[in-house]
Amino acid sequence: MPELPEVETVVRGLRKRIVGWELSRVEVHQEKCLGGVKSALAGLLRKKKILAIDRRGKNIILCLSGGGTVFVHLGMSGRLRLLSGSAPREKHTHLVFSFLNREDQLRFIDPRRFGRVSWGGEEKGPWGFLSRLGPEALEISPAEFVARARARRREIKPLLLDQHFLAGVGNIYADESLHRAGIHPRRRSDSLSPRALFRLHRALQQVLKEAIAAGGTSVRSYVDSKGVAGGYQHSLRAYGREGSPCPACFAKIVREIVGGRSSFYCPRCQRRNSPRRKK
DNA sequence: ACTATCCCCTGACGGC
DNA sequence: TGCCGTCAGGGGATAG
Repeated sequence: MPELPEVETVVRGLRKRIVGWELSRVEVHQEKCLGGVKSALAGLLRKKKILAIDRRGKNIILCLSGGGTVFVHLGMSGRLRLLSGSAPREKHTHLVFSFLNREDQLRFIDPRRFGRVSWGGEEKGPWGFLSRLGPEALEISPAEFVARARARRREIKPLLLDQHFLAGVGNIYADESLHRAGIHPRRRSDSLSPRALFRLHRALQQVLKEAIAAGGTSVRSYVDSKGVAGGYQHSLRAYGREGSPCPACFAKIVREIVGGRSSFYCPRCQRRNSPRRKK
């Protein structure tokens, strides 16, 4: 599933290629990915230029000339691919953006259909729903992270996944950062010492940065805008490794549902009580 | 304020 | 081999 590092990788790839391109046509093959707003999208985008491409949490933001904005959320299985107009349209291609005097098309492909593309017109002002997102995971300061976490009484993992608390973290990087910080996923956020939360903050930002450097994690079918898979799946220490040895202590990684989601952790490094154990 | 549950949707997987 | 049931999973909505 695309989380912050995967979305960032897609954004960087697209930014290098399509900034400055002018939209000429939008084909809608599956209206559901547009949410309620529907097909007005196609007409509104004609002749708009792509001025910039940004990311907020797991959202991709295409900034257009005239102040318009297109938001893309990849959901579970969404991909934005830059492909030649002569390439066959692969299954589950829901939207196709064509550009003036350009061979390549931007295609939104999403088998599971959890992804969404929406349009923010000039009249709606910038961002809108994006303002409800929490601070960016890579930008929040250690002090603010600690303060926000201690102000809540939730299990730490579901809290990390809550986009209103912190934007960009998903299942993979929540598990990886908790493992590195030696924190059990069910620990209550307000029961964690500032010291432990500082550790978690650092682990989280390290993991996210390393994953971006590796081009993201390709579990399931994630690829970037050029179709290239990420490399971070080879560096995962906990996520998806049920029954395999913990890289730190060789205990077997376990899987447990926490907050309704699969969670992988090391029962020895990440004890529920006595956070720090001396030997 | 928080938890639990459902829903969306399809590919993958297990059972027979 | 193939059919069928089950389920994961981000996030929004809803109920408690």
